[in-house]
Amino acid sequence: MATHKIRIVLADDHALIRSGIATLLHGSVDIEVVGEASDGEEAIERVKDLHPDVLVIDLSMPKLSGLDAIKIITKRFPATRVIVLTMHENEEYVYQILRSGAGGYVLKSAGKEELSSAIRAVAGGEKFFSPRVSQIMAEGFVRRAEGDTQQPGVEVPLTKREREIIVLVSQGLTNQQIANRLYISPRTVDTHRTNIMQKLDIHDLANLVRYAIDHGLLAAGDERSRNSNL
Amino acid sequence: MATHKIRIVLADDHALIRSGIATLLHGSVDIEVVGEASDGEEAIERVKDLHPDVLVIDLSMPKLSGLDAIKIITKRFPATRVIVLTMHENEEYVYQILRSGAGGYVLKSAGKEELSSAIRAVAGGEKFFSPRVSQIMAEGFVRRAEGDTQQPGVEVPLTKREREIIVLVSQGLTNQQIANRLYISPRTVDTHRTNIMQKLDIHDLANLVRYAIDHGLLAAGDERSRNSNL
DNA sequence: CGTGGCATCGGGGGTATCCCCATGCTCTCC
DNA sequence: GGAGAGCATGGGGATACCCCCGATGCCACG
Repeated sequence: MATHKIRIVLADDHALIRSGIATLLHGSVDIEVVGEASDGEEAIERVKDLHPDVLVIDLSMPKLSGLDAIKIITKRFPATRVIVLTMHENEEYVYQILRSGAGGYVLKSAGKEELSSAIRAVAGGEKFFSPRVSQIMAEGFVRRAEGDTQQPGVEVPLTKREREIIVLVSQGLTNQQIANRLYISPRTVDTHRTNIMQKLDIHDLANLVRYAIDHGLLAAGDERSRNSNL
Repeated sequence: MATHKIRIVLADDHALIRSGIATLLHGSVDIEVVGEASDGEEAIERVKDLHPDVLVIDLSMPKLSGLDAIKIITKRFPATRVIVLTMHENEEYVYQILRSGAGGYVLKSAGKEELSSAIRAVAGGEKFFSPRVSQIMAEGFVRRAEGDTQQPGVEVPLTKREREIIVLVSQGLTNQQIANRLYISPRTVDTHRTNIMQKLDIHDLANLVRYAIDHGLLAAGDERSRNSNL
């Protein structure tokens, strides 16, 4: 029969989900789960040690985010293909993933055969995307082609500094506080802020915060800075 | 020896997760998954038709939310015990669930044996909570006991009007816009806003938005009012 | 070597927030 | 009937936001 099974590493921060997927894949005779990880750093460790054929990884994970982990892995371990397994089906995520070097994008709302199909395809060097993801890609592609060449649909045009600013702003810090923390002038912070809003076509703080949360720049729950600022 | 297997209905909006958990439970000889559902309404249908011993249900689901579905089921089908399976481990959720009549609360970060243990316990009429959930309950209980009797830990002390205001504020509307929508004075909106912040000990808009999202008053993604110019 | 993107500053001004104060009105509950 | 909660209505003022205009360096890219 097959020369050898496709070797998989599973990365998801929820143990129960991990076990479930692993058990599910266990039913496929040509697929073998050889390792698991509960965060991005661990995922990189497993890939480094086990050199699996495919890494199936969730995006939202503690410590190192899934996205950053993917970038590192596709760069340092190109032999290991990466499949993203996530519940997010917005254009923003799809775009980020496509750029990260992942070979597949499977939604958690997919059927159980879809994941194994994806694994086989990606292990063979092909790409695989859930139908819904393909649709999102197509829409973005079309809009990019006919509409604005400059505004490729979903692109996050924010610079590093701007992302830094938007996070701090969304945490409730004032321009002055941010300036103190970054050792720059409050006016500079204000300029960044203005540029961000202009780029994103958002014109109030509330929607800026929602954007930040929605795009994974910030979690809603973690450490709301009530009043404390050191 | 068992008279019959414990009959389960699984409700989760992600098919892959559902399959995974189902396959996982399939390994337990005394547990049998007899039905699945992908949203709250479907969950109620399955329970009505199949009368399972236990319903394992996720909170975040389309159409009818998991929480509302639980309330209906525990009321109309008291013979079916309910276990909540979710990734959320904040006090707010725990509090809501406890009030809804659920018999168990298992985190997705739990081990695979934990879920089957929970199912067996709940099927036997007992309660079951993940350790982390128990800890959250304990903390809330203690704080309630020694601290404010009036402020029961997690309770949202906001009035209906205030919740109405916080949602609109978090959507990015100005006091003036909210006033127009509710047919009241902008100054009144401002007062509500002030009262909300005072109650929650939050003193800036950013953290107010995060609070709203974190407590389910508002989803981060839905319909950001970008007053788009298309 | 010019061009563009990025980050750093600034003036000025209109608007909105955030917080202190107080008044009245309608409910419910005891 | 009085007490309290919830809701609404206001004044005034300090602060911060949001946006317009401008500018200077730095660095990469072709």
